[in-house]
Amino acid sequence: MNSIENNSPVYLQVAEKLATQIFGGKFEPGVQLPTVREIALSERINPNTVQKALAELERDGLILSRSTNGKFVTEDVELIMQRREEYAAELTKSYEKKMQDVGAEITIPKILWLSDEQLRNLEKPSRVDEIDEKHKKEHKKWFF
Amino acid sequence: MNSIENNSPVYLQVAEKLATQIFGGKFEPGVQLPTVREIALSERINPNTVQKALAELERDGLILSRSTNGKFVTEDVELIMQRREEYAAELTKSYEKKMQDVGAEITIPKILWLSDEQLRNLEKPSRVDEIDEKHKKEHKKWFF
DNA sequence: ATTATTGTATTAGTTAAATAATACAATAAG
DNA sequence: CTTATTGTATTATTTAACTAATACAATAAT
Repeated sequence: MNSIENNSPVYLQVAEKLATQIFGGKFEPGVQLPTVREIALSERINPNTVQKALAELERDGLILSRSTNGKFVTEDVELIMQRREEYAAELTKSYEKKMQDVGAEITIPKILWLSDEQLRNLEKPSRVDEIDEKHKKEHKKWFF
Repeated sequence: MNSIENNSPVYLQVAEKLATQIFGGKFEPGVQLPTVREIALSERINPNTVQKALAELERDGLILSRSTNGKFVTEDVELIMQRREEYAAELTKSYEKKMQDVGAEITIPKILWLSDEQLRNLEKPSRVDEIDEKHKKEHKKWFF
């Protein structure tokens, strides 16, 4: 299984981490990223692995390489927003499918608030499963 | 990045797929699973890889091995439900965190219906982002 | 001009995953 | 009892990811 634990290659994990930081605004458009060697140190991985991760982001247009100067987040705010929306959409689609596949109910996330508009468009549920509280004790490790 | 595309080891992907089928009821409690060799054929992978995947599920208690007879889904319905809830909870937790990290709004999934009880407990949202429809054209490939 | 910083490339070696090819043990079926 | 089916184990090989150790090119800083 792979969805929960991070069993994917390290360079992809790093690429996703950095992309997330760009999407989330930790690295704003135009700013310089930590150097390859700095990232290698902080992530405790080989510089070559960092290079491979950053190559993915550069191929994607999220970062640019100004030779001998460093690597920078793109100034193209629209691109960043676009990529973020695509990424979030894929996350949502993937999440919904997995929950459907296992027959699990998607409960209301605590961080979700609905607009009046959205509330008006809601219909009654046909049936709602009881949440089995006694099945939430020891947190199992999911390797996948 | 790794969340969306499946870059994790094949044996974990197969283990998750089978677990999902057990959770979703495609393989009901007590029924026999396809043989190791059958799964290897249908998944187009090596029998050894299947063996490794099934070992994970057996270690987890979801399946049992009746030697020379085959491998069977556990009769323990409670265990299956428990594992399913844990798995779904982790999926949700992971999904919510990733969406928060990228600063994306969690919109109402189409498959979600709320109970009267849940609706009563809802509060008004402070603000709701407009969905940018023009950013949903070409579906980008997310390697992570 | 010199130096330090940064990205980039190269070569080699290690490790884990996956494949491939068999072999064997247990037992259900005949 | 014999046979076929199934799980399980073993050994070897291949491949991709990762590490390691350097080297070099470009340029900003001095």
